[in-house]
Amino acid sequence: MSRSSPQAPDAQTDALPRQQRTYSIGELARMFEVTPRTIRFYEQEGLLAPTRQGQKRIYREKDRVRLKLTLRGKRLGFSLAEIREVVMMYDAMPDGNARQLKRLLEILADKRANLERQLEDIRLMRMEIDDVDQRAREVLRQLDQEA
Amino acid sequence: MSRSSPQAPDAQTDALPRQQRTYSIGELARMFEVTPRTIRFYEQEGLLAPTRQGQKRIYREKDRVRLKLTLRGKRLGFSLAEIREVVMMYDAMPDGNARQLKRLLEILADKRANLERQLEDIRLMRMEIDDVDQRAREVLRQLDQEA
DNA sequence: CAAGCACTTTACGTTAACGTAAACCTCGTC
DNA sequence: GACGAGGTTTACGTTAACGTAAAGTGCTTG
Repeated sequence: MSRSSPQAPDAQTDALPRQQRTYSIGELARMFEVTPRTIRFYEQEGLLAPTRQGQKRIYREKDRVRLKLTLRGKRLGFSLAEIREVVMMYDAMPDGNARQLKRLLEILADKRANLERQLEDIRLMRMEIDDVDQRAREVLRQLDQEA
Repeated sequence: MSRSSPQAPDAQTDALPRQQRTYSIGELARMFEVTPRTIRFYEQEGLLAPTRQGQKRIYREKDRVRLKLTLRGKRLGFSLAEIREVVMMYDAMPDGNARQLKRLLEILADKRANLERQLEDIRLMRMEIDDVDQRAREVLRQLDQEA
């Protein structure tokens, strides 16, 4: 929508190796269908750390990925705190001491277990939905015949 | 814990065909590891409809199943409103008019789509977790060798 | 009959995750 | 130079999903 002018150099157009591209908050917001407010909030919660150009926030590829992961986590019902737990430790990894790393492994195992349970939950809920669907269609057929 | 006395007939012990068993709010709470408050709240939100014996709530098998489904939905990140949407329409099905039923089918398709996306999200997140796990272990090995 | 459970209602409190509004800067452009 | 489109900060508002506390009811048990 409103993509009228032949060249609208949103920031950089493209043709950049993606690793060097930068994004404005509005661009990111549109890409992921969230509001700028949400993105600022995630920063405040320590999930994003854009640099500044003057007072404007500049987002790099890394931030974009983090945002993507965060939103994915949210769709799976994780809290921002949980997501931060993983994301931040991931960053602290390279120079991580052993205790931190072991803690990270624990958290990961935890998340994994969580995901497995979700898989099972999905499987069950699918079956139930299929069942309800089936019944609904049958009742509908009945109604159609009566008419 | 505190299962000392030889026979503690919580309500009915067992041996009942399950369809006739009834539960107190405390029993259900323990079974699903939630508080009674939560169960009362779900009733208030129209997700449960226990009968009464005097002023005490009596839950039947149907209510237990509903609670189970509700909690499963919650683990998958659905809101109580979304859950109610399905659960209530399911109950309204037998005498459902055609429009209601078609609406129900829509909702079901919607939920299904949601689940599919979650499956994909889980797949991706798994891969990322595995990746982080891998890296963490490597760093740990390094540290062990240095020591 | 007092004490102790398990249950009840009523009502106010709390947390997470933003929404919304106001007031201000800073460009490019008409 | 006014203005509109985007960005900024600050701050208060809102919603969902319960937690928590107070005060009362009813049974059965030492």
